[in-house]
Amino acid sequence: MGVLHRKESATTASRVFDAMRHDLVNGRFAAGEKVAINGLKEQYQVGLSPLREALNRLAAYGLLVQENQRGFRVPRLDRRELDDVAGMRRELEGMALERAILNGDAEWESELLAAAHRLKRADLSPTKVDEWEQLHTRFHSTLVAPCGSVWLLRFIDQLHDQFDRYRRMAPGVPEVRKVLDAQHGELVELALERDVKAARALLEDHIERSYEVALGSCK
Amino acid sequence: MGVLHRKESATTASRVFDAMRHDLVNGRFAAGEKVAINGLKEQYQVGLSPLREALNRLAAYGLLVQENQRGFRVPRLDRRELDDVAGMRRELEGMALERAILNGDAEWESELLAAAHRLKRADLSPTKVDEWEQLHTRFHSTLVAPCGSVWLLRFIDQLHDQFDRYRRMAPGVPEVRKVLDAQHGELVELALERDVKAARALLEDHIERSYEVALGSCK
DNA sequence: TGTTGTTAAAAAATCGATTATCTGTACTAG
DNA sequence: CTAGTACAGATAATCGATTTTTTAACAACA
Repeated sequence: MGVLHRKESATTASRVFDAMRHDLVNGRFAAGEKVAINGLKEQYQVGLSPLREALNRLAAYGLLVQENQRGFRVPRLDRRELDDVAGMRRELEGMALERAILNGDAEWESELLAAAHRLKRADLSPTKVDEWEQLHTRFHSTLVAPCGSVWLLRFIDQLHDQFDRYRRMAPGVPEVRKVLDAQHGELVELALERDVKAARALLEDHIERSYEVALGSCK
Repeated sequence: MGVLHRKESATTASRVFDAMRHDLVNGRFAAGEKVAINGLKEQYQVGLSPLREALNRLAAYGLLVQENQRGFRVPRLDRRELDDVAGMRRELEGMALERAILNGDAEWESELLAAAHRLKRADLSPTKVDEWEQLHTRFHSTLVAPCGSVWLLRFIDQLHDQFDRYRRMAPGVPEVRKVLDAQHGELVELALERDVKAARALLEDHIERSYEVALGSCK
């Protein structure tokens, strides 16, 4: 067991990046709001340098917009932007799913079943939303994981974060939620059957319905 | 003319970001090399804070890799990575071109012709390579500009930068270069004729041939 | 010989303070 | 009044120095 397990000691800047990414995606900041750097310093209990480094990363990632000499702001929720993000999700995740079904091995099948199961068992009570969200994200990421393209996965993650900003701000629609949850199970079935076409169609429909829910945030 | 023309005064961090992005794409840093922060301070004549902010942005953008507690390095040139980047370029630029041809208006046609012309006239002598590269980038970006998706354009830019790191390190292949140059003109023709399928096929072939040239950098 | 431990030097990350820029408000001239 | 200007307070960006962590060199030991 001589494997050198490098201590994954995060820097302050990395921790702030992760925390703020989470908070931004989950709507803890008002859309369009100007980011008060001094406020954040207290909120996250960090100094200025690592905080600014995190903000710079978030801006390059697309979760903040940076305006030279006048700081950072949270991007607005904009109908056109949501259309764009949802459309790109359809294209890219559809593409990735096709490839994943072609490449995925037995290990993938197991992980996919596991991820779907965990998601199904998780309850969606108000106090545990964050937990559910995490499992949901993990399910979708497992689904496309073996697509074989690091860049495709990277873009998909980025789009997911953008999309979730809208979805998490939108009011829930219980009856659609039920359909969406059922689709997760159906996606797994189709993936295991290696039915590329049907799986892709279903995933695109899944994204389309989520999009309609997310629309509630910027109407 | 009361239009307030906001001075686009860049911050030091932004200027360093732009300069380093250019230098990284054009191979001014050895692949795999560890970035010596103190060296860069002198090289770009800036202080530590703006420099680090620029490095953080570049890492989020994918032109540097960040390893916690041990700084930044220039990503290696890796055959698999190039395959991935080229493959994604084919997919995304193909998609974008189809949409651009459907959406592009007369103004686009003019700009496209202009961009192609400027590129054709530019000479590729060793001293003016940077200039040629800039026109080349601009041509490809004009080609897909009216695709209607901000995110798609963003991803394409990112992939272009990645791809060019490889291509600029590869030895030139004059006879392929001739074919590639000719294809630029043919792309314009097909785009103006609104021949979606043929244009897409040609663009994919164009990328494929460029890829074969770029391969010379990591064999 | 090879492994482990110690420590000095180097490099990265962070802090505290300073400088530059912007923003809003009050004031002035037309 | 209205447009423009000047100033003060607030905010952003940057600097210089400090702290923390890693790297490398070398010695002690099995």
